[in-house]
Amino acid sequence: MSESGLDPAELLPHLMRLGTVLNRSRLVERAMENVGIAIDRPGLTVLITLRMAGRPLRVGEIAGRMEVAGPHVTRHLHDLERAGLVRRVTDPDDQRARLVELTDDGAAAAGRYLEAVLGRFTAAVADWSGDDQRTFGRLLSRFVDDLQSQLADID
Amino acid sequence: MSESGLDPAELLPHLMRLGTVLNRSRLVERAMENVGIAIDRPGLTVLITLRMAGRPLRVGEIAGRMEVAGPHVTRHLHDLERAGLVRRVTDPDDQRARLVELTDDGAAAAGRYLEAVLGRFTAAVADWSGDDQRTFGRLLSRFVDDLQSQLADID
DNA sequence: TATTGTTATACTCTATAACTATA
DNA sequence: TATAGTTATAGAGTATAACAATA
Repeated sequence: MSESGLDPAELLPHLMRLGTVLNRSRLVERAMENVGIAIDRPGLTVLITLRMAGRPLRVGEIAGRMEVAGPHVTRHLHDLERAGLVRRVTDPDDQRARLVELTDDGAAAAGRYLEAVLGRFTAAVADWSGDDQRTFGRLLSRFVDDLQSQLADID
Repeated sequence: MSESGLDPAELLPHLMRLGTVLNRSRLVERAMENVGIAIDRPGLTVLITLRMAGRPLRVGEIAGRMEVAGPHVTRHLHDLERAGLVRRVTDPDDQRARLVELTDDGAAAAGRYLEAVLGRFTAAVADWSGDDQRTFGRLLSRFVDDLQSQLADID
C-alpha cells in the first residue's frame, strides 16, 4: 500500500471535542427554553423517542430505545403526564402493559424542539458543498455502524 | 443548485447513536480494566488531559480543559495522588498555584489506556479505504469546528 | 481587593432491589 | 411461574457557595 490511512490518534480528539460541544454547549437546554418546554433533559428524550417512533410505545419499549433502566422512564412519565405532554392508556391486548402516547401538546412541543435543534445542524453545514454534506452523512453513519459492531464483538 | 445537500434530519439519529455507542458500550471501562487502572472515569479524564498537554498543569487549567468546575478536579486529584499517578508541586512562580504532574506510573497508565482505546478505532475503520479514512477525519474535524462556532455565536 | 485552590453541600441522572398486578 | 410496571433506595458525576491562602 502506498497510501496510509487515517491516524486514529487524530480521530480521538475530534470525537472528544464533539462530545464536549454537544454536552456542554447548552444546545439542548437553549432549544428547550426557546420552545417553552418545562421538563428536564431525560424527560425530553422520552418525548423525542415517542415522536421518532411515530406510534404509542410501552414503558419497556421506551426504556429499551433509550438504553436505560425501566424505573428511570416511569419516573419521568409522571412529570410528562402532569405537564399534559403524554397520556398513559392500558394496552387493550395485555392488561399488564400500558401504552404511552403523545398528546397534541406533546407532539407539537417535540416537533418544535426538533426543528430548533436541526436548525443548528443545518446552519453548521450551511456553507459546505452538497458533496461534502452527503459524504459526511454517509461516513458518519458507517463509522457508528462499524464501531458498534466492533464493540459488540467483545462481549 | 441542482443537487440538494444532506438532510440534517438524517444527521441527528447518527449523532445520537454515536453518543450511545461511546457512552454505553463500556468502551472506557473495559480499556481501564485491561490496563489495570483502579480509578474512576473522571479521574481517568484528568490523567488523559495531563498526558495530552505534555506538561504539568495547574488545577484551574485542568478544569478549563475538561470544562468542569474546579472542585471536581480537586476531589479526583486526591484519588490520583493516593494511587501514585500524579504529584502536586507548588508553582515556583506563584505560591498560590499548584502544578500537577504525571508520575512515571501515571504516564505509563495513560499511555496504555490510550493505546487500548485507539486500537478500537483502528479496528473499526480497518477495512475502509485510506481515502475514506482521511475524508472522514477531515469532515469530522470540520463539522465539530463549524458546530462549535455556530453555537458560540449565540452567546 | 483579586485570584488559586479547597471544603462542604446539593442536585441531576441512572441503576438495582423489592414489590404489585396481570398472564 | 413469568412478565410489565412501579416504588424505594443508592450511587456516580457535576455544580454552587463559603472559606483559606497568596498576590
